[in-house]
Amino acid sequence: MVNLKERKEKILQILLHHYIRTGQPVGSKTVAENYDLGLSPATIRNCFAELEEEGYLTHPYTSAGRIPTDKGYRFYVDSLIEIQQIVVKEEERIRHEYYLRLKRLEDILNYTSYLLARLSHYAGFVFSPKWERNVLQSVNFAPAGENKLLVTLLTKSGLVKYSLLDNERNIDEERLRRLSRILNRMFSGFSLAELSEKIYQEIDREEKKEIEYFKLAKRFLGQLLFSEGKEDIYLEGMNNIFNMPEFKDNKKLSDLFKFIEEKKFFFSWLKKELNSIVKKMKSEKELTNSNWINKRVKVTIGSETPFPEMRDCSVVTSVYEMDEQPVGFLGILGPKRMEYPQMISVVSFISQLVENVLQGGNYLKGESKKSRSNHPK
Amino acid sequence: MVNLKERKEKILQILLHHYIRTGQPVGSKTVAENYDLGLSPATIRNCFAELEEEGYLTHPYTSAGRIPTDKGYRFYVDSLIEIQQIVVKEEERIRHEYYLRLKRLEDILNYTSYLLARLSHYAGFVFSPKWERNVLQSVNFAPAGENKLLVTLLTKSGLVKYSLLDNERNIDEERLRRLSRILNRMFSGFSLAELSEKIYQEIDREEKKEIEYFKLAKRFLGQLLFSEGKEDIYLEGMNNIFNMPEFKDNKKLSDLFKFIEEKKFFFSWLKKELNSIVKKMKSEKELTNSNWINKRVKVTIGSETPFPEMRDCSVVTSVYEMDEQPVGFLGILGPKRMEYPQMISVVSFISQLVENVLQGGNYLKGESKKSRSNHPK
DNA sequence: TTTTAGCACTCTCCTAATCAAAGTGCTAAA
DNA sequence: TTTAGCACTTTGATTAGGAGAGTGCTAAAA
Repeated sequence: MVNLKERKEKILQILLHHYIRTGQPVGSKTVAENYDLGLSPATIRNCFAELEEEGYLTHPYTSAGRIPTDKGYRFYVDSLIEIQQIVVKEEERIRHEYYLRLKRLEDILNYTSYLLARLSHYAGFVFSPKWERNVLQSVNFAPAGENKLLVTLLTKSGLVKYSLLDNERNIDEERLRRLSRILNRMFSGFSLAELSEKIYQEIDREEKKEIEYFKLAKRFLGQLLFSEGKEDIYLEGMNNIFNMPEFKDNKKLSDLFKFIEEKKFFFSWLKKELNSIVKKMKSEKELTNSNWINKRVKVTIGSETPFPEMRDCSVVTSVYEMDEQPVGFLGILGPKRMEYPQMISVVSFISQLVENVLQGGNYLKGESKKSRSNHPK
Repeated sequence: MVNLKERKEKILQILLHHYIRTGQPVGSKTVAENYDLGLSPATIRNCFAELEEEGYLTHPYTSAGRIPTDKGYRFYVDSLIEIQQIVVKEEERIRHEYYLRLKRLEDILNYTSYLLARLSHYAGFVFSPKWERNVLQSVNFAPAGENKLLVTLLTKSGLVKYSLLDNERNIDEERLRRLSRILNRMFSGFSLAELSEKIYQEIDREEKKEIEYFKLAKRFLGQLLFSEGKEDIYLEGMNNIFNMPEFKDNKKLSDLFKFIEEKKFFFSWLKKELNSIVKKMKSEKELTNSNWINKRVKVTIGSETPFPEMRDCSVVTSVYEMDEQPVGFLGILGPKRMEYPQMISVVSFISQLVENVLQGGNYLKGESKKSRSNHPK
């Protein structure tokens, strides 16, 4: 990162701050009058010109005030903003809501995306925890009418996946129960990724008389594990984007909306992007444990994505973990001109909260320890 | 319904037709030139004036062409449009998709809303089947970690509801299994509404030794039935509304969006409205069995809802049935100026398709008959 | 050498003015 | 009862002008 002279930095910061608040291009006079730098507009003009030359600022037309470029935003986010741990007013009520009312993972994630939207006044999104990283709590096979059975799969984090399967003949309850028991004994505590591997290997090592069950298990679970690979995205509050003056041009708004609703494009890009961050995180983790909470929050500004539709937007994301493994992402999407300090704080807060709820012993009381000891090395 | 003179009706129809296509106010000259009525613009002007006086037309300013009022739209929809059974191009592929790939109710409904949006080019929505009308297939209790159990509830239509429940102590598997069996024996084939009633009554009549199980059942199912009362709404394709010229005014669009995303208001109104239609349907059913398919499609135009945000929109809805009981609604939401004949056709087609998939023996093969005989009179 | 004051210049935004186009309502003729 | 003719109204697009805001440059001041 280039080391700008201190005064220049100060001016850049002021400009960003002001521009984010007002949305209007900022002129030299405005800066001189409203912030007490002891400098005349002319001096500030010179400074502006330099900053523009270096690529931090631009002006929309020959003689308007300056607005930051993406590079300017980036510098601001990386080195100029003071991280302020904002106090979320309703913190207590929110925690309460989580612990009391929300049991199912779907509900938790849904509420979380809603919450992100409400606290940020922008759009909130949550990726469901990575399916394959989830640790199996139990499998259950139950008869479900003629030639049908219902397979439910419960993970430690409270995620339930189910599937209705066909079989060419009825399997009696007793055998289904036996099947459930065997699988639970063998695989409880394994991650689902391990499960889908093992289910194809382990067969050979088992006693002959169980082999029939394994064939069944292979068939049933194979279907379920295979079909359930995709992860859900919870997205809420896109309507908040409507109020933003940067989208008063209808075309832009429309493009953005269509683009976002086509979840696959943007979010899968984001996921890939974040996965690489996660790797970096891991290696850094030992070194700088102090600033961790905010280090794992990632800000992506406008053209840092390859998508033209996102050119006026920024995304603040955070990883959330389960069993000390990063398993999912959540964050907010808003205009580039957003209040980054607050947003970073909100995302960070929520992400920690989700982690607590998902694994911190608050959600499945007393479970987490036991489960971890179960977990094979 | 007032009986307008035939020529007037013809002109009204032409105007509607033209206006819906172009979105521009229609003038007398346009009508005279493009449709051959053998009438001069002046005559048509006179006719317009009469129609306006009667409330079917209006003009946005002193001297533009005419546009229909809501009353005009209503007359058009009720008596002027010819119902045309449009051929959905991909009909075969769509059926295939339903029967092959979609097993879980959630997936079906989700796909349906997507399909409605795609075929209509507007927004599509689906109400999940009324919870209490669903017929129980089976209940299953499974242990789910320390002091927890997983209750799953499967209905004949393939709807699965589940809940993770706390209990102050562990209940061993054997007892849970016994509980499941008892409940299945007693309640399989009953609707969930009946179930939630019976579960509170039946206790007394049973043998003493089962009473403990009933207490458990009451507690567990009570929680599940109570908490799961709300129905889901699947909504897709709101972005299609963006292209509509009537919403080029950003404020309107924004209002509509916020209003619709606040699902409760509009959709709960719609539900109430439709429920009353359903009652009327029932009594008419015996009489006019012929035109039935389209009779159960309902069009709601702009100000026929009490919501100002909906003033430029229309909704085409259809009831869908299970076991000959209306259980849910689906439809599309678009601008008032929509191609009603096609839309009615699309909604009608999809609603029949959904019925087939949900109950017609295609979804749970061979189940429906047996289940119905199980069903207590 | 750095900062400041002064001034000409540029560009946007707002308003008013003008003009063609579209369509009506009315009157009188067919 | 229908039609032709014509004056009238309103919109929308275009143009022009002027105020406002802010810059860049130059020369003076610190």
